[in-house]
Amino acid sequence: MPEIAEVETVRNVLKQKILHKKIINVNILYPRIIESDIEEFKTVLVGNEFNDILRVGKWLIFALKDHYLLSHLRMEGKYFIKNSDEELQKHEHIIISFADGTDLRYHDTRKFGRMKLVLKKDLKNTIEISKQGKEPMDDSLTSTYLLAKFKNKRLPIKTALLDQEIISGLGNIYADEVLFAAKINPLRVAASLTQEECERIIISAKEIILKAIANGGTTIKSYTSSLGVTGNYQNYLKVHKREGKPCEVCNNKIKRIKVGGRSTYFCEYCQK
DNA sequence: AGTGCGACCCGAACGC
DNA sequence: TGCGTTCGGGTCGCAC
Repeated sequence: MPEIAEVETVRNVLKQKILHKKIINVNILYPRIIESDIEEFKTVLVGNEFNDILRVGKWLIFALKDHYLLSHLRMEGKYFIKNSDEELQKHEHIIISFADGTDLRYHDTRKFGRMKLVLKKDLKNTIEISKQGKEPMDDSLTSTYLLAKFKNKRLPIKTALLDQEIISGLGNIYADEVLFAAKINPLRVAASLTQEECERIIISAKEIILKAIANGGTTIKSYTSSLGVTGNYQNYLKVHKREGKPCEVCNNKIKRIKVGGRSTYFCEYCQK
C-alpha cells in the first residue's frame, strides 16, 4: 500500500514525465473515484497542463493553471504512462491523454483511490490537506508535539501512528517498522508514552522514511510500484510480513496480532 | 471529543 | 479441480 515513501517516489517519477504537456482528452471509466463534478473535472483538465506535482502526506497534488488536482492512491492506486493507442487494461479507470500521443492512466484494482479538484487559493483550507499532521521529515515534528497529541489518546500507539492528523504519511508497513526501531510495543496506550519514547519514535520515523524514499519505496504484493519503478525497501523490513521469522536483534519469532483491526507485526521481546 | 466499527472494493488465499 | 468464503487495508461516516 502506498505510504509517504511510495507517494514521494511516484511524484518524483511523474514529474520527469508529464509536466507541461497539453491535455487533450479525459476519459473517466469509473466516475466514483472523482469526488468533483465529472463535467467540471473534464472541462478544467482539457486544454490545461500540469505545471508541477506536490505532495502533502499521502496526497499527490497536481498543479494546473488555477486548480490543484488532489489524488489519493489509498491501497492500490497506481499511475502508468502509456501510448494512447495501447489497449485499455482492466482497472484503468481514469485516462488523461496528452497532445504528444501519450496517456497518464490511473489504475486501481480496489477502486478505493480518490481524486478531486480544488481552486489553488482554497488548498490550505481543503479538509483533506488542512487536517494533515506533521510529516516525519518535518523539523517541527518534535517529541513535545507528539506528547501533546498523544495526551488524550487512550488507543494503542500503533493506531495513533496511523492517525494522519498526528503524523502525516505513515501507513501499516512503516508504523510497524517505526515501533520496532523505537523498541515500543504496538499495544502501549498512546497517552502512556514518555517524552523519551516519543523522541525514539521521531528518530526512527525519520530514518526509516528517508531510507525508504532513497530506495524508491517498498514493493510488496499489494503495491507494485507503477511506471516501471520497483522499490527496494522491502529488503530492509525488520518485522512487517515477517511473522514466525527470527527477530534480527534477539532471534525470537516475530509475532502477528490485530491492533485496531489491522495486521501488526512486532517482536514481543524487543518491544516492551 | 474520543473511540469503535461497518462500508467501500476485488483479488488472493483459504477451506472443503 | 473447482467452488464458495474470508481477508485485507486507508479513510470516512456514523453510533455510542
